[in-house]
Amino acid sequence: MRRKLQDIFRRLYSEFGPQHWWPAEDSFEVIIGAFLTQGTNWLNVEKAIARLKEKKALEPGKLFRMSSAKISSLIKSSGYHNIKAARIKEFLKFFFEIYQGDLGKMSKEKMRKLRKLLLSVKGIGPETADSILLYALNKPVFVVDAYTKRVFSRHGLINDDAGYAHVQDIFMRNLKNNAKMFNEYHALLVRLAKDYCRKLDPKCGICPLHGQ
DNA sequence: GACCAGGCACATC
DNA sequence: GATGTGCATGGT
Repeated sequence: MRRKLQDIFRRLYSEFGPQHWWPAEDSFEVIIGAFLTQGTNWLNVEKAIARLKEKKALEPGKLFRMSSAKISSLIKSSGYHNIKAARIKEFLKFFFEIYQGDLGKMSKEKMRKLRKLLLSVKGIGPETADSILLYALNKPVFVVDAYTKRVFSRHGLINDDAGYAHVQDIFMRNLKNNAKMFNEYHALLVRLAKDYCRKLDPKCGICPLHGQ
């Protein structure tokens, strides 16, 4: 499995090159994006992010003081906006209570402990927690999402009903414990899924992983 | 107009 | 512990 994972990475990297993830201007934008993208097309998330920026609301203190109803109206385009506004508020409450709204402070927390704390916040599940850890705070943890599972199950590397922790283990046991690597690998899988695996059979011969 | 998209919590069996 | 359901908008 180790060789296979390394080979897949090499193929994807030579096909697509570096992906420069997460697509955001700063860490706080990554965190908000991680909530907004739950069960939602990224295009709709971008609109919501743009709206927040337009209102200069994409800043911890500003959002913390804003009502859920107001946040909800600004992020409407991302879908599930009422629930997402509540989730963002839950996170901000936690963020200000424990770390005074300071990303530097939160980042100093041990990864294992921070992951547990994040998962205890209502609205943060494994993918959102890991996206925050890896893409906002540069912690070495592998993010598993629908794209990751789709690519790997279609290429016969996991069962399509494999759980989050199991898939994450496959990556984390077999790759160097390196945030940059986890970042690039996951981003490349998303790129592949968006370009090929959504509509094409992996055995078509066009997909760069053909033969895996 | 149907179907889908980078989850999560909660109810029910 | 597995399975089902609500949450909702905008693109294809």
